[in-house]
Parts: sequence; C-alpha cells; structure tokens
Amino acid sequence: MARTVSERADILPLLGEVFREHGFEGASLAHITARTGLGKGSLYHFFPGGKEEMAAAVLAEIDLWFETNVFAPLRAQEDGAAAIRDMLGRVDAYFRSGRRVCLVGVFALSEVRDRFCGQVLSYFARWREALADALRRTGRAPDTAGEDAEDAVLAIQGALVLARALDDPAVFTRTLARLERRLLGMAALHAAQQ
Amino acid sequence: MARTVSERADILPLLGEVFREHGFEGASLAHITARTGLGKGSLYHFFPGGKEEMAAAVLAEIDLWFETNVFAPLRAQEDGAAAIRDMLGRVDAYFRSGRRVCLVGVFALSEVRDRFCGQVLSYFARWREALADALRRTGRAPDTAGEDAEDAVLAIQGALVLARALDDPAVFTRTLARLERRLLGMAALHAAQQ
DNA sequence: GTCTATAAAGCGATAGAC
DNA sequence: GTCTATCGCTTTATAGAC
Repeated sequence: MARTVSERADILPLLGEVFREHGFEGASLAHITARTGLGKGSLYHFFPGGKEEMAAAVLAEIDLWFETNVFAPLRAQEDGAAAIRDMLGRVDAYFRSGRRVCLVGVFALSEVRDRFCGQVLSYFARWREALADALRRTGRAPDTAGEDAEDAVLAIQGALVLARALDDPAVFTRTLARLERRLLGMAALHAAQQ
Repeated sequence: MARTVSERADILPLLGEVFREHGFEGASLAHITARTGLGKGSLYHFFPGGKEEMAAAVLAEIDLWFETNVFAPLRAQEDGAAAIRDMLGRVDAYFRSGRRVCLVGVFALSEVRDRFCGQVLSYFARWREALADALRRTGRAPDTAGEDAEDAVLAIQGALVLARALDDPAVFTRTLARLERRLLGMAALHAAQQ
C-alpha cells in the first residue's frame, strides 16, 4: 500500500471494499488499517466520527457515482433505449460482472439500514424512478414503467446475491442480458405500435 | 421469554431471527442471550462450538424447512402450475410478505459465506433446480426452464433487498404477483400449443 | 440444564509525540 | 498527517457452583 501522504478521497474506495466484503459490523478497524495501510491516527484525522462517518462517506461517494454515471444519464439521454443500454453496461462494469457486491444492498439487509436509512432509501428510489423515466421514453405505458423499473432494479440486486451464493458470476451476466431483452426487446414493438 | 427448561430445537427459530436481523458478525452473544432468555451457560451447553455452531444449526433448520415445504413439493407435485403457486404462497408466508429477510441471502453477501459455503450454495442450487423441474411440467421448454427458474429465485432475493431498502413490503408482494404471471401466465399458452 | 463470575482477546476511540 | 501507546468497553468462551 502506498505509504505517502494521502487524501480522504483516495481512501474512500478502499473503505468501500472493506465494508462491501465484511459488512458494517464485520469491518473492524483492524481490517480497515490493513486494507488502507493507514494507522488509526490518520483514519480518525480524516473521519473524526469514526466508523459511522467512514461508512456515511463511502455511501455518499457511491451515491454520487451512481447519480453521475447512471441516474442522470437515464433521465437526460433522449433516446430511452440507448440510455438503458448504457446503464446496463455501466452496472456490469461497476459490479465487476457479478464479482462485486452492492454495498447499499448489503446495508439494506441488516439492522445498520436504520442508521443510513435516508441514503439507502434514496439510492434505490432514484434508481427506480430514473429507469422508469427512460422506459417511458421508449414508448412503454406510463403506468407499467414504474413496476418494470422496480423489477429490473431488484433483479440486479438479486443477481448479485445469487451470483455470490452459487459462486458463479455468470448468473449476473445472464441477468443483465435478460434485462436488456425484457426492457428493450419489446421497445421497438411498443414504438412501432404507436 | 419462557423461563422453563428448553430444548435445542426451541431456540433455533429465535437464533434465526437474531442472525437475520444483525448478520453473523452483528449477532453478539449479548443479543442472543437477550432474545432467547438463556444465559451463556445454556447456550454453550446446546452449542459447544459457539456462534459458528449456532449459525450452522440455524442454516440446517432453514434448509430442512425449505426442503420439506418448498423444494420437495416443487419436485413431487404432478401439476407443475399448482406446485409453483403453492411455492409462491409458502414463500410469501415464510418471508412475512417482505417484512422478513432471507438469512441465507444475508450470509451469501458477506465474507461469512465462505464459512457456510456448501450450505449456502446447496440451498439456492436446489431451489433453482426444483423450480426448473416444476416449470418443465407446465410445458415450458427444458432449455429455458433453468434460466426462468434462476430468474424467479433471484427476483425473490432482490425483492427482499428492495423491500427493506425502501421500507416498503409491497415491493415483495408485487414481485410475487409478477412472478406468478411470468411463470404461469404463459403456462396455459405453452400447454395449449402442444 | 442453568446460572454467575471470570478470563483473554478484540473492539472503537483518544492522546500525544513526531 | 502519521504513528504508537493506551484507555475503557465489549466480545467470545470457559469454569464451576447450584
């Protein structure tokens, strides 16, 4: 691990990995110092609030990344189908084709959800709404777009669970391919019908 | 909490709830003694191997319940469509319509998966295969049944994540309804085509 | 079978030197 | 900004009385 002077932003990704792999409770300071190469002194210099502040900062960084690279493009890109295809590509890259887990999902499942309730809820709610927006632009009926978007977001989370449970990242890859068909396969059809 | 002499089998469900709510690392002996009403002496009398043995016993109990009430009926019931409908009903009841989380899924996501690797993998693999079996009996093409079963199992897990993240159990209920349509809605069609 | 007392280790967090 | 030393508390686990 690099032993030079570091910045808070540099260690956030490393912190993220530790929380992803061990969960909030399992992510001990010992794990964190080992992964980051920083002593407790440095850690508490950057995060006076301790572990809770570290986790909140990681969540905020993840949130910003998804807002910038996933949610905003979903809302802004005029071609809904292209927007959805881009989302699936970025999601595949972010989750390393099923080899990396979703920290927000991990937090959601345990009782630490309550500590980060707002951040967890907002992440998934905005993902669902942004995807529903894009779906409507593909010509999907407004009243089904919401449920279809929810179905897709939840499938991504479930695929991460199953891929890890079965120790088979291909589950995730297959799921993304199926989602593309489910979300876009009928888009041309819908559009043509109008 | 009942203060009389207890049996190992009586405390397993309570242990399950603690592990579900806090995860393996977060489930401290303090939480466990509080929930079960048993002192450490009793706990170590029943589970000499400590927390790890407790978690393994809970996983085994869950496995047995699903084998008996979900997997076996899926494989045995001649009417595939009825078998799948039964599964969805029992899953809805087990997960309390989205208010209860899947312990095996929770374990799968963190690094404790490695400790219970075999049990976690077997649970999901058998669920997927049993459901694929039932799907084939509805007339679904053998080569798509496997992927459709995988999609359903993973949707259930994802719905539990999202329901908790959004603090909205209805996400789970909606997902089960959608799965019934997706798995069986076209069953009559498939059967009729033959 | 259940309890309390206790051991030994690990935890998150702080202080203060550099 | 980084480190080491240390505090006080919680952790898992054991021992032994009842």
